[in-house]
Amino acid sequence: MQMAAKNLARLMPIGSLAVRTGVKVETIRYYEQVGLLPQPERSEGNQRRYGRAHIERLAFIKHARDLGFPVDGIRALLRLSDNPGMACDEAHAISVAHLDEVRHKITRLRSLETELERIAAACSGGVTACDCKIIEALADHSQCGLDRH
Amino acid sequence: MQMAAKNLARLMPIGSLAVRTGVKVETIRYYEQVGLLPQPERSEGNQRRYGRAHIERLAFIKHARDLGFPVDGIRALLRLSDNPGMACDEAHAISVAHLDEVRHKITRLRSLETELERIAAACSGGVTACDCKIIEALADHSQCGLDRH
DNA sequence: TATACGATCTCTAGCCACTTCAGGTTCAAG
DNA sequence: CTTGAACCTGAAGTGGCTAGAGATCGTATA
Repeated sequence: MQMAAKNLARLMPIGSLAVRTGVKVETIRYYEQVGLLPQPERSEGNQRRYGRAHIERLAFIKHARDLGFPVDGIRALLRLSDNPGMACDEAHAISVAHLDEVRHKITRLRSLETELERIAAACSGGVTACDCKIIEALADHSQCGLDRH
Repeated sequence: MQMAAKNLARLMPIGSLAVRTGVKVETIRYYEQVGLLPQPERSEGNQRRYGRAHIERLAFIKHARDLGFPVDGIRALLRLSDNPGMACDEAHAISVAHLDEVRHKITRLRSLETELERIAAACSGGVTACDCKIIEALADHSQCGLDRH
């Protein structure tokens, strides 16, 4: 009884966890719901109480999300970190796959940038001379260098 | 009667429009539903029949979507192209805003790339030596150069 | 002309990763 | 003891589609 109360005493409610990790309260509850975070202890009034392990796990999740890992990927990484040994190859594969994806996105966004520059330049502000090239340029796919037609 | 039938005759069903523009049938219907495409004529059996104007409008939409314009932005551009004159400034503003966003994304993805490279390199495949740095790296936010903590 | 079969129809639900809302309960400070 | 912020659950909404069920349409062939 005393022990339980003591333990509970050094646990924090969800709002403090949110402030500490920079993850919104609703998002934390969502992560619990989809199984990224284990169900925490509860106060007598049924409120969530979190400890050190939760902070660390949530920090891990946040970092990975900031890096753009999809939730499934994070789930996999968490599974690996839970039972260590044999984990490395798989973790490496996940990271490399994700890196590939990021590079793909960069490549694609670069060509978008080029074409948007072209389109925006087509009418760079002159009120009189413009009639309006931007809309023409968007209507005409033939001039652009985009791959996915 | 005759005229109506004749007009209908040179219109195409949704599947042909899909093939011509590279936009899926379901997506075309969706665009109609959200007001990007006007409601087309219908056959006697209630099937959609599209003409030239629809092809052009859909091509415009597809091109803009390929460029990553959000649907709301496209709606605005379409409104502009519908009533010409005075449109240019606004169209230019929309394009430039989108270009800014694309550049932001590129910048952000570049730093992700750098950090993912670091993380992936932390354990580049050696089975013996690894124990596993990837998960450590992900757990530790302090080493990374990402801005949004 | 009958039939078969692909194309189309509407409506609904699902996807991701949350966010927002409504309507209620708990906790801690004064 | 009262107040008011923090917390609770469950459901619905977001964007931009995608997928499925189950019915109807249109047309090429027998």
